[in-house]
Amino acid sequence: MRPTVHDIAAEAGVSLATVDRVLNARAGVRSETRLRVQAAVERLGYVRDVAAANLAKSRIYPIRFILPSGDNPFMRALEAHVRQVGNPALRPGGLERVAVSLDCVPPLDAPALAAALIKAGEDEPAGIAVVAVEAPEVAAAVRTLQARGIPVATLVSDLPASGRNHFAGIDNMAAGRTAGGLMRRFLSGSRGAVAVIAGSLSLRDHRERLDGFAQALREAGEGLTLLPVLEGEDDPAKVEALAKRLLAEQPDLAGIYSLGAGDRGLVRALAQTKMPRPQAVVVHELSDHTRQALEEGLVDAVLAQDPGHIARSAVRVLRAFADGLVFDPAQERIRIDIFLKDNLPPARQALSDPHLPTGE
Amino acid sequence: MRPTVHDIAAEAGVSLATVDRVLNARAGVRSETRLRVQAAVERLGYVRDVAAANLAKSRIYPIRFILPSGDNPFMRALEAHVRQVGNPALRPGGLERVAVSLDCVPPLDAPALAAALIKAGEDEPAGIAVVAVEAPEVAAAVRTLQARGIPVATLVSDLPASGRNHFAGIDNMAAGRTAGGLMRRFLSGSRGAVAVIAGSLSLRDHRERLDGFAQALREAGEGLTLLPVLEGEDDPAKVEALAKRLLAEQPDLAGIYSLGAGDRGLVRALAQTKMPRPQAVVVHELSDHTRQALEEGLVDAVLAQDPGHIARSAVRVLRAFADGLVFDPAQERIRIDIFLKDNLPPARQALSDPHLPTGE
DNA sequence: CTGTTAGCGCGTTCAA
DNA sequence: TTGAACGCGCTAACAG
Repeated sequence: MRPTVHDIAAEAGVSLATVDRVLNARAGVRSETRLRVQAAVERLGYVRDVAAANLAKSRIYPIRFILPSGDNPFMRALEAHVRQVGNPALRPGGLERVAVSLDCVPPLDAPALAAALIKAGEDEPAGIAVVAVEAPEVAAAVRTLQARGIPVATLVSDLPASGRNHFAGIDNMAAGRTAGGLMRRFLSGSRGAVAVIAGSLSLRDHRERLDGFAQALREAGEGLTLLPVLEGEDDPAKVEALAKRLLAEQPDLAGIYSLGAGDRGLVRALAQTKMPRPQAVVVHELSDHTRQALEEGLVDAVLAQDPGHIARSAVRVLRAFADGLVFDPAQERIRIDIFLKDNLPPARQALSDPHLPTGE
Repeated sequence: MRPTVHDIAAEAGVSLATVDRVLNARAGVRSETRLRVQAAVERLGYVRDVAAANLAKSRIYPIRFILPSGDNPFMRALEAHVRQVGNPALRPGGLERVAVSLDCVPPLDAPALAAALIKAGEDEPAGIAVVAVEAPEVAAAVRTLQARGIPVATLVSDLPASGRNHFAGIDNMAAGRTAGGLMRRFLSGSRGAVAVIAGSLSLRDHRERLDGFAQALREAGEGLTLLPVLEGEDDPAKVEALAKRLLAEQPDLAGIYSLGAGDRGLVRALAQTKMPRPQAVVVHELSDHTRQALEEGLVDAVLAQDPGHIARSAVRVLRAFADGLVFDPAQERIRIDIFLKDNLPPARQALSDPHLPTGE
């Protein structure tokens, strides 16, 4: 049996209350007594039972998520996972005692986002998770929250200048480089033009992916020329128009890297074109559309980040910050998933059924 | 505030004990009373506080891991993560109240493994996690354990015929296909021979990877011919000897797929050869050696599974089986990670420092 | 400065 | 068939 506060108290010859004061670094303990308690903790190898502590405190962690509204499938998937984490009945273990609330604001709207952040802070939540837009007023709002002692985590798109406590998302520079490396290998030897379709360069993740991609392609040297970036505002219709023009007007088009959203439009353009299709197409995020395009060979690789992991991780990390506890960076690292036709995960799974005695 | 058993009791006009009996499906409640309680549960949206329940029960989950001994770096990494999960001080959240114990048995030794399984069952653990060897006596041992009500999860290498409750590892057929797909693209157009180095075909994961790889290569058609499989027994020295011979005697060698362990030997052979190196080399599992080889360009892609995820997942799933609870298959799905030079994760991270008030 | 006591939400005696 | 009372490990009043 693990030692408890009672064991510590007995070992140190003090009362429970004193042990508690020492464990929680509260004032009002003679330093000599403190040392005796600490020695007992060491000796017995005491580790606090966090679940019991939270139970006693009736502690709940109100965590607020702020996501972009709109029909970006990745953001909607993220929202679904946030809701699942917020639902006590569906919530996976390890995320106890959190009360999730959710606020959607128009995408790419910095003033609205800043306002939502400030408003979210007024409820004094234990933490705020936000998909950032890179703008001074947003950074200022984050700083204000932190000054008030509210930990902030950015999701998907970072805002390092704001001094946010944590970023839950992939290394987007590395993702861009990875896309570049894949494309180079997929095009090995051939020459031609490579196009990049972004959503908006005011999103830090898009800019970083672009930088990484350009860097990798530059290293390739060879015969690949990078066309000027196109911005489709993550809107399928706009992306479709851009892609159609690209396919029509760029006869030596060897590859397309779509680093934002709106891939539905890109896939439509690829499916409909009568021109020869580019040899390599790399896009971001797994959705019904990109999955199908991968299976049909319209797209060659999908780079992705797991929205479920991001939602869970943000909650775990914000909880840790709220309590000044440690977390495991390896567990919280969001991977750059590479999906090819061959390693697509199964479409969507429900919760497992409870174990039946028959083993069925 | 979430409703508690008290609220249910008041709402249904019964005592706490009766509520508890209904919630835990125990006998001794009139069916009319039972219905009243269930109605109250529905009405108030009650969800049991699992942490409090475990506290009350003083429930601990003894989980036993059985891993292969030896110097396979992946298995040693897995062992390190198992130990971390077993250490209350380092354990990440969500894995409370488990007591992990660990047993290493010689690799590829079915009788020893079966014996270890039976012995593990005698302590009546809440669950057993094992890296399986595919052999009848092992399957029989697993069935015996399950007959005694002990849930079993296989790790890394599966044993479906045993009826194990869960498999924590990648889809190895898909991994093989993925390797094949990558190799095909990396070799696009060129002709030549492709070699496969396995550890042992008595390991199901190795066989499955081989099948998937062969299948993907066959679909490729074209000019790639698959050489007869080499078995290196996951031993770096043997693998090195095999690889050296291969490089010397197969002038048209276009690619190598190493689907087992012992890659240290392969890398040495590649580094030392004077022959032209194969155009595409794909290996499994991230270790110091494979990481460095990737950075130096001796290896082109590493397929991997996250040992930390496997260790944590096995514990979560076995705990869920022990209690007859649900788990989230999406969270427990072990991904096929694809690492290229460009998306290598940082080498090894420690736990985060506790949050300091300064935000530093 | 230190100790006593009463819960947190739940499970489990034992008695009625 | 039902209920009252105690305890799990910890925290937070309130005394002393």
